[in-house]
Amino acid sequence: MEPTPPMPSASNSSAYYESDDPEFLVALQTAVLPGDVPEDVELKDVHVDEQPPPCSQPSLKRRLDSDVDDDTYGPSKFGGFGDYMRRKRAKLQVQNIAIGSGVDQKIFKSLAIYINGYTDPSVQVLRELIVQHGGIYHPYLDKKALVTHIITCSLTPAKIREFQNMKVVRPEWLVQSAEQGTLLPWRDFIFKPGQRAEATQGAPSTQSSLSTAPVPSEHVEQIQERGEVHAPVYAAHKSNPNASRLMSDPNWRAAHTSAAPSFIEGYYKNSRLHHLSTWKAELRKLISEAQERAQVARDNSSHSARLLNAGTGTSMKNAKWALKSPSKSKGKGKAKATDNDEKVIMHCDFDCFFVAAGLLGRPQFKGQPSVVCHSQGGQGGMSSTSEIACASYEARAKGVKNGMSLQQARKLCPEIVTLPYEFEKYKEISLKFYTILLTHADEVEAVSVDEAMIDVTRALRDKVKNSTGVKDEAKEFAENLRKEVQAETGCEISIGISQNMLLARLATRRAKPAGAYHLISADAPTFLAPLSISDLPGFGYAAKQKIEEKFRTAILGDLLTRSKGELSEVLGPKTGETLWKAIRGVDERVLTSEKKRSSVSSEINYGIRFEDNIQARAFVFQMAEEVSRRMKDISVVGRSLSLKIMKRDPKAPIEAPKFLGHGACDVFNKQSPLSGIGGGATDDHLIIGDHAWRILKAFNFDPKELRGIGIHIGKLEPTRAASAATGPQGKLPFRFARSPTKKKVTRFAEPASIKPLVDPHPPEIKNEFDLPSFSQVDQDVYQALPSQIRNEVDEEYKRRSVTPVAGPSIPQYQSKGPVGTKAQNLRRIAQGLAPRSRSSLSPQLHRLLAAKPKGLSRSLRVPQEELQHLDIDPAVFGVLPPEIQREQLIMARHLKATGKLPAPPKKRKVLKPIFRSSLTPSKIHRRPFPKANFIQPAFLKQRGPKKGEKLYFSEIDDVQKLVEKWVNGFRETPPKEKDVEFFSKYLLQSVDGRQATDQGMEKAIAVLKWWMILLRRSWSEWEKPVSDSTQTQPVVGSGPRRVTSEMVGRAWWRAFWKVKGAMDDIARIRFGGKLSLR
DNA sequence: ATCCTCCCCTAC
DNA sequence: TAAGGTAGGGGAGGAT
Ligand SMILES: Nc1ccn([C@H]2C[C@H](O)[C@@H](COP(=O)(O)OP(=O)(O)OP(=O)(O)O)O2)c(=O)n1
Ligand SMILES: [Mg+2]
Repeated sequence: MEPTPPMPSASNSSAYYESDDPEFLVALQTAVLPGDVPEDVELKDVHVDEQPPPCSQPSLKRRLDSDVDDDTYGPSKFGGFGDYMRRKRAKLQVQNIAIGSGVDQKIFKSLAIYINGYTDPSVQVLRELIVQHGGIYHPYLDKKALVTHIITCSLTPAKIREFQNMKVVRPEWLVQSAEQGTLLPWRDFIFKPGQRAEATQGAPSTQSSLSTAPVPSEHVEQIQERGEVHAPVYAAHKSNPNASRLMSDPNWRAAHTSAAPSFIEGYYKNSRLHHLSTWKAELRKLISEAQERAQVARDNSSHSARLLNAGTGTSMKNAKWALKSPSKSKGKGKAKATDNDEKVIMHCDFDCFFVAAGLLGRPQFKGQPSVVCHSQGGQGGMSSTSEIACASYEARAKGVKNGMSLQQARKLCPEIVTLPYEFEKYKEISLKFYTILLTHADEVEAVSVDEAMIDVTRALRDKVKNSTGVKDEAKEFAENLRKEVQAETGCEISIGISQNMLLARLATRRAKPAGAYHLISADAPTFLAPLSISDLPGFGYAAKQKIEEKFRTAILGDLLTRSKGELSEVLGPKTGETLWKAIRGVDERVLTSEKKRSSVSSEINYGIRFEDNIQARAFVFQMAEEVSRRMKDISVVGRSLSLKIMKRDPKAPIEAPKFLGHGACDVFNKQSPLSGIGGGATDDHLIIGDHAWRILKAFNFDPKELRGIGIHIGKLEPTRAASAATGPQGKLPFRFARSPTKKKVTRFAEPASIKPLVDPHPPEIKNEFDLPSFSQVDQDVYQALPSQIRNEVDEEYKRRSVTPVAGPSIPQYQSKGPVGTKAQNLRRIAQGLAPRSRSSLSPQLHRLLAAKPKGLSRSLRVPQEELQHLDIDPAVFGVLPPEIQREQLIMARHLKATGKLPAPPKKRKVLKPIFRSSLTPSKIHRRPFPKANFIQPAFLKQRGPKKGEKLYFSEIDDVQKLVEKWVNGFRETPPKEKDVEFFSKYLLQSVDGRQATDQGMEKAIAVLKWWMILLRRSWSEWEKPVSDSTQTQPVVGSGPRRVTSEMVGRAWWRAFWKVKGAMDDIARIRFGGKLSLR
């Protein structure tokens, strides 16, 4: 547990720029060459007309003030080093300059300046200086040819490389020039990477080439001489107009951005990259499991693979293969072919996979240029920023590429056909593909959904034995594979064959389309020589830049003369050696089907638009649920969490050029140890959400500026074997392992975790609803609250965020109430009827979906007016399942008519009161318990029940606050026995007696769990109950009679386990299952 | 040397 | 409308 909140600092932030913005490229291209755009237009050859540059602002002071003020909010700029006095001084300096020198002098008239990184004076100050004196300030370095000078105070090696041919100057050049009213020679202010510079690797040589700065950009000067001026840089980075318009509509925002209640689910359902990543992980797991299970075929003759199950929807999670292997293969892999030590590796890859799959159902588009993207038909016209996942070969011939935006593609190929995504189909095809590979290969390594490496050394040798081995057996083998895949899937694959993975992969290029190519070792040198380093898998843009800078070439043939040491100097020892070998066609990696996962993460950098911290918090907690689900899916718990935040670059427009994209951002990462039970690893969504939110909160960003959020869990361990009898580190959520017949009663002996229960009987409860999500509906409810109450909520948040309790601050969980919880889950179910993408659905849910799909009928149609009359949010209402809609309607109408809540119906889905007013929390303490100052209604209705009425579980939030105050009120002394007893009874209401409901159990568990979290926060070391025999308290030195923290902590935990145990017993009786503590 | 933490980079 | 995710290799630089 981290005692102090993380501080944002410049050292762990970095900028995410979009220097290669394709939209910008296209804009320039069309500006110059309207109509036809040559495929190879190089940006540097393009000049753009422009309006007179914005200069000499009249209102310098005002802008200066406001800009300087802006600084105070930008950790990316000043971060932990933010230093008020320095900025103050800089500001005054500039003001003096403004007064002292003739404002009319345009001494920077010929300058176009980009400011790199953190500078002193700040970028804002310098920008004003530049503009005031007639220069042009470029917030981005899109096109270096447009910039005459770069101002900087420090450079990373990468930047040194990037700027090597540009004029890089210190800020003093501008400041002193302005002071003296004349443009001083820039060469007197050349920036030299200082002693303190981030000179890391090959710094010296790059430094010299940099400081020489020999080649000014003639481009710019020529342009200016011809009277042409710079492109309006801001225009190239202006907001997406579509998005700007739509974002101004609050309803639209609420429905289509991260503020929407089911944003995460909807997003992942449609994200191709998410699918690619998920599938890859799933395939690896499936293959690994299948090989573990592989049985040795008795006859030793045939390999075979059978797909036993294909899973549901787009998920492969429940897929399964049965493998048979000839006697001794069995995935050992060790891969050294016995005879000649030469392996045969094949790289198998579908030809334009998504398009090929899409054309299966649309053969009429075969032969035409087509792409797979979200935007369909004429949608978006020529201005769609929809990304192209896959382009057909006909489209590629026109220059369209995977990853391009649709508008860009339409410029290259106006007649392009768009095909929709069909994720489920991709999955099915892929499984067939892998089934075939598993049948024929010794070893299979999943590269992606459409791509795999196979080792066929042995399979080939066996085959050659009884074959007329004259021709290229490998090629023939591959062609057979191709035919089989084509017959089975209707799609073409191409196969590259060689002796290692590297060469096989490269061979695939030549094999495409729809072919096989065997690259034999003798041909490797010739094959490799003309390739660029970036053609090698694993080497991309950055590696190419570094190599090019050092060796003036990126061609493998030219690099043959370079020693391993030289390459390592540039790329690092391992990468250098890898490259050295790759250049020679050597790759010693061995195919592997097993590797254990070392991290799990969830991250969304699209559509992130919050209006307030309530929304941001809700989102973070939902994301935590997502991560937690993924961890549970693969049975891991983690000890480390890191939060990734993308925050809009202050220079970037509010709305990104790409529709709802993140735009140019600063990126912040902050890690914190995850402390689950007793400080151990966890997969609990509340704990994860708590950690993540605390980090984000500590950054103190304006929520409106957030553009991306990610939660990464590392330091993974296998989840403890479930089931009782294991020690105190179980998972939190309670879960019933029900065995109606066996009645296996497990004494609730082992303490630690509590696991929620699920009784299979009531169908709609057999769920994985774990605990109520404390986050999701927050914003809905919040938005619906009367403004006065809303303010109270805000105040509450504020107060809590600064109230130090057991550490930096104690987070508060918000509850959505039963409707929220249930509605959310039922909504998932309803949506689950359609093919879903999430592989994260619990098996229970899957079963449920299969069991009774018809139970969920069509949505109710209720006039908007009535909803409004009833104070129901139509947006929320609309997405609820019909059952809940009905329920809401009934209750709301009743309330409207009578001013009271209707008697809770008996139906299970209906809210039931589980707290009696006679047990009002205020009795717990001798002093009147502070009453919660706001109430979250149990349903969409905005007003809560009146005082004295039954309390519904939606007020779980109040209960939580109450528990928190209780705990906080007894930090120095142990809790009173009476209070504990009372609280125990209070909780047991929910799980015992006539009023008990499954939902009540869930809620009670939530409260119990919250209690546990609070205790853990202060006294986690005393969590584990001491066994009876060792009940002795460690004697504290000479400690007289003083009440120690340990005593208090142990008392609290004893109380906890007592209550927990009582609930356990009742739960066992009631549900006939055991309450297992994992 | 070897490990750890915090990144960057790469691939689909 | 659109859905810019995600895991792992490895380098830099500090701790051990
Ligand atoms: N930027 C990208 C790249 C790929 N993909 C998806 C769509 C592709 O169809 C699939 C496979 O990618 P490949 O790199 O294998 O490319 P293709 O299969 O489309 O073409 P080919 O393999 O024939 O070159 O991954 C994507 O969504 N976005
Ligand atoms: Mg492919």
